[in-house]
Amino acid sequence: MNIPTKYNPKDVENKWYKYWLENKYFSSKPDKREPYTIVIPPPNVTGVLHMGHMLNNTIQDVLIRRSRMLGFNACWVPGTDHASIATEAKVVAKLKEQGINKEDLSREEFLKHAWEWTDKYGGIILKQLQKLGASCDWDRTKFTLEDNMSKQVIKVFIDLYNKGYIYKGYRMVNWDPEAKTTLSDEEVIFKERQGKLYYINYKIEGEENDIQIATTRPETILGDVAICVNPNDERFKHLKGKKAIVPISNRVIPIIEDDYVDMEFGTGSLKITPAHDPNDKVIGEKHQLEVIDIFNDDATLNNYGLHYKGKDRFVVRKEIVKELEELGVLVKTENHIHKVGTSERTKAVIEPKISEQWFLKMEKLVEPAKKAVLETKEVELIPNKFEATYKHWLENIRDWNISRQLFWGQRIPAYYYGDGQHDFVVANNIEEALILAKKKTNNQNLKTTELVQDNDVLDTWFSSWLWPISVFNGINEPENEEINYYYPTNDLVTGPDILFFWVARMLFSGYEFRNEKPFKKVYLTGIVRDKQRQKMSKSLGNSPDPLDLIATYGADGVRSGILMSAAAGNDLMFDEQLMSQGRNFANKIWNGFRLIKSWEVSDIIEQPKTAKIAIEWYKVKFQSVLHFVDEQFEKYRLSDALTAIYKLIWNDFSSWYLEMIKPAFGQPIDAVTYKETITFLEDNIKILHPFMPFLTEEIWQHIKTRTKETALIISDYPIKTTFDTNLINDFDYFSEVVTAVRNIRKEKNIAFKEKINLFILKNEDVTSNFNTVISKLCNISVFSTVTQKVENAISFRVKSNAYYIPFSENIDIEAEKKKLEEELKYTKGFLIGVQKKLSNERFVNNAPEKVILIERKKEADALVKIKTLEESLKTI
RNA sequence: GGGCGAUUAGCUCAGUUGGUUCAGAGCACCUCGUUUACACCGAGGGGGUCGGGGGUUCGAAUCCCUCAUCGCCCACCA
Repeated sequence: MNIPTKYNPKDVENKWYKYWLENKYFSSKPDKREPYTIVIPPPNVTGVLHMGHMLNNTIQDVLIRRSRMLGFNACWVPGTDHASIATEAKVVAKLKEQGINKEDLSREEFLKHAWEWTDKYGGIILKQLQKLGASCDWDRTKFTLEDNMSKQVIKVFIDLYNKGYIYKGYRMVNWDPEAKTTLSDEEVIFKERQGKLYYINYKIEGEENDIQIATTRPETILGDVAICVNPNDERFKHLKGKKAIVPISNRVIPIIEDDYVDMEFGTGSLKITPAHDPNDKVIGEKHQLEVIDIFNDDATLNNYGLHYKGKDRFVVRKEIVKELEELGVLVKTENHIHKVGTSERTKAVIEPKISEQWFLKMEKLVEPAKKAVLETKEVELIPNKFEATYKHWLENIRDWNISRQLFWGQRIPAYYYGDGQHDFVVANNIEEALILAKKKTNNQNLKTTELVQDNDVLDTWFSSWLWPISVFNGINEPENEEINYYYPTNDLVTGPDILFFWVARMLFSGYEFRNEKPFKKVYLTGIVRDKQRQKMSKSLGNSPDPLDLIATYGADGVRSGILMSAAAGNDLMFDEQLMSQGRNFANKIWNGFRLIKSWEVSDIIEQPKTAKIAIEWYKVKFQSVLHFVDEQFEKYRLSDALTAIYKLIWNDFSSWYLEMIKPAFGQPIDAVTYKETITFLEDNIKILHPFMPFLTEEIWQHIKTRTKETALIISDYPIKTTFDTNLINDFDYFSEVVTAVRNIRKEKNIAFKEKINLFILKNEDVTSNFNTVISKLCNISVFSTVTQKVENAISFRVKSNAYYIPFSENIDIEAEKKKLEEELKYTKGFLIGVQKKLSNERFVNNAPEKVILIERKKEADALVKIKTLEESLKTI
C-alpha cells in the first residue's frame, strides 16, 4: 500500500470538486422528497472572498451537505448582487483612472462600461466559493440585475405603486456628496467625531445687544432663516418679535419661539437652517420659513455661498470661522464630541438635503413580519437575542427611500409626460406607459417620444429583498412548480449587520407577495475579528486572503478551523492556529485510515476478546456522540457538533479504539474485527463529511467500491439507535485504570516494553469486561485478583478498589508512604465536607431525595477508601 | 441619551431547570517518549477565590440588586 504519511489536500480537492460537479450531486429539481433549501446571501458581484464569507458559506455548506445525506432534496441557490452604489463607485473610480468622467457619459455609455466591468470581474467570488467546497447548485446561479430578476423587481414596484404604497415626496434625505445619491437611513453610519461648538453673536435689528447662538456647522449660517428660542426662556423675553441679522450675508431673519429648544444646551438660542438639518426643517415648516439650500450636489457652496461659492463645505467651515473672528462676532470655540453620519459605502460625511425622492410606505408591510418573529415564532432568529433589536427597529421604522441617483440598477419605471416633471404613469415599459398616459390625459395623440422615464434607479435592497422568491421566478410566475416546492426556504445564514437591510425586508416582501415567510430560521453569524478584536476588513489590511489559507491548510482544514470557535451570534476571533488545528485533524484521520488499510486480514484467526469488547464499546460511544451531534444541530450549535466529532475521532477512535484492536506488529487482523472497524471508519467520515468534505470523500474512495450512486456526498447519514450507557461508565473506569498504570510507569521510569504484573484488591464490584484490554494497553503479563495487600508494590486506587504493581527493585518506601498519606488527607477532608452537609438538618429536609442519596454514596465511598488507605499505611 | 449582551484557566469559549459527572473543553504551556498509523504524533502533568461588592437559599458560575470594564444596536439635542 502506497499511501503518503501526510494528507495532501491539494491533490485531492480539485479532483473531488470536479467529480461532484460532473455527477451533478449539487443539482436539485423538485421531486417527491422533502426539500431543504438555502438561498445564498448574494455577495457583491465584483467582490472577492473575505473571512466573513468563509465563515458564512462554510456554515451553509455544512447544513446543506448534512441535509443531503439525511435524505432531503437539498438545494443551495447561489448568486451575486449588483450592489448598485458600491459597484458604481468602483466603475467610476476605474473610469477616472482612464481619464473619463462619469458626468461626460450618457446613461447608456456608462452602463456599457459597468457591464464590461461586471463581465470581467463578476463571479470571481463564486469561483472562490468552489475552492472552499461549496455545494451550490451552480446551474441556478442568479444575478440581481439580470433581465429576469429585474423584470420581477419592476413588477413589484408597479404592484406596490398601484396599491398606494409607493409615493414621491419632498423629504429630507441622506445625501452622499461623493456618490451624489441619496441613501436610506440604514446606509448611514453614525460615527463619533471630535468637533467644535462655535459661539457666534448675531446683531439684533434696532438693538444694541447681540444674541448669541451655538453651532457645530458655522458654514450653514449662510442658509439661516431664523433664530429660535424657547418661549419659556426669561433671558430672551425682550426679543419677542424682533429680528436678527446674519453675519456676513447680513440677511435679516426673524427671532421665533419654539419649545423644541433646549434652554440648557449651548446658549439656549438656536439658528434655524431648514435645508441642512432635519430638526430645523421641522421647525421651518411649522413656522412657515423659507428654505435656503446653500450646497451643490457635491457639497460645494452654490450662489448662496457668496464669496465662498464653489468651495467645499469643510474648507468653507475653516475659512468662515476666520472671517467671523475678524468680524469680531465669534465669541468662543469649544471642543464638542458629536455623531456624524457617514456613507456606508463611500465613507463621505452625509449631508441632510431636501429633495424629491421615491418612498415606500412601511407601516403595513411591517406587521406580518413583526408578528412572525415576535409572536407566532414561525420565523426564528438564532440566537434569539437579536429579537429585541429587531423589535425596536420595526417599531421605529420610517418610510424607505428607494430611489438612488445612480445608473447601475433597475431604473424606476415611472414615465413623465406634460411638463416632464409632475405628471407620470408607472408601467412595465414605455409602450404600456403610453397607453396609460393616453388614458390619463385623454390625449390620444400622445407619442412615446413625449414620455420621459425617471432618471433614478432603485436601491439595491429593493431587488435583494425579493431574493428568496425571485430566484425561483416566483414574482413572474407565482404558481410555478419551483416556487411552490422550494418556498419557503429553510435556513438563512447571514451576518447581523444586514438584519435590517436585508433579512427584515425579505420578511416584508415574503408576506406581501407570497403571503408566507421566506425562511424558517435565520442563523446570524458573528463578525470575524483579528486578535486585537478589530473587524477583519480589506481596508484595514488585517484580513488574510482566504485562498492563501486554503492553499496552506487545505479547504477542510480552513473550514473546520473557522467553525471550531464560531458559536452563532458570537464574534469570532480569527487565529491561524485554528487552521493548523484543522489541518492536523485532517492528517490524524488520514493516518488512522492508513493504519487500518495497512493490516493484512485473516479469515482463519479468531477474534480476540479485546477486540470484541472494544467494538461493543465503540458502537455505544459512537451512538452517544451521534445523538449529541444531532442535538447540537437542532440548536444550530455547529461548533459544538464539530468539537464532539473531533474528540470522538481523535480520542475515542484513534487513541482508544484503534489501540485496543491493533494487532501485534506484522500480525494480521481477524476478519470480523476488520469489517467492524471499516464500518466505524465509514460512520466516522459520514458524520464528518459536512464539515470536511474533501478528505472524507477521498478516504471513502479507498474503502468503498465507487459508483455514481455510492459517493459519500450522497450516502445515508448514520441512523440513531438506543444504546446502553453502562458500557460507557465501564469504559470510564477502565480508562482510569489504564491512565493510572501509565502514570506509574512514567513515575518509576518503567519502559513500556517491560512487562509488569497487576493485582486488584476489590472493595466493590466492578466490571471485568475490559480486563484483557487493560493487559494489552498496559503490557501486563499477569493480571489477577488478590484478597489482601500485595507487598513490595506500588499502589493506586480507582474508586474504592486498590491496585498493586509489584516492583522488584528498591521501592522508595518513604515516597510511597507520603503519597498514601496525602491521598488519605485529601479523602478525609472530602469526607468532612460531605458529612457536614449531611448533618445539616435543613439540607436533609430541603434537598431532593436524589441529591441526598448522592451525598450518602459519596460518604460511603470515602469511608471505604479511607479504610483501604489506612490499611496500606499500617503495613507499609 | 435609550436598549441589549458579555465578563469563567495564558488564549478562544462551553456550562440548559440552582444540587451527581460543577469548576469543564480545545489550543497554548511543562515533563517524558525513535512502541511498528501519525512529531501535523504519543503518554502524563500544572493552571481558575467563575469581573468587584452585597443579597436570596440548606446549597449560587447559575437567581436578584449594585458597581466596574468591554462590545453591539438604536436615537435629530444645536
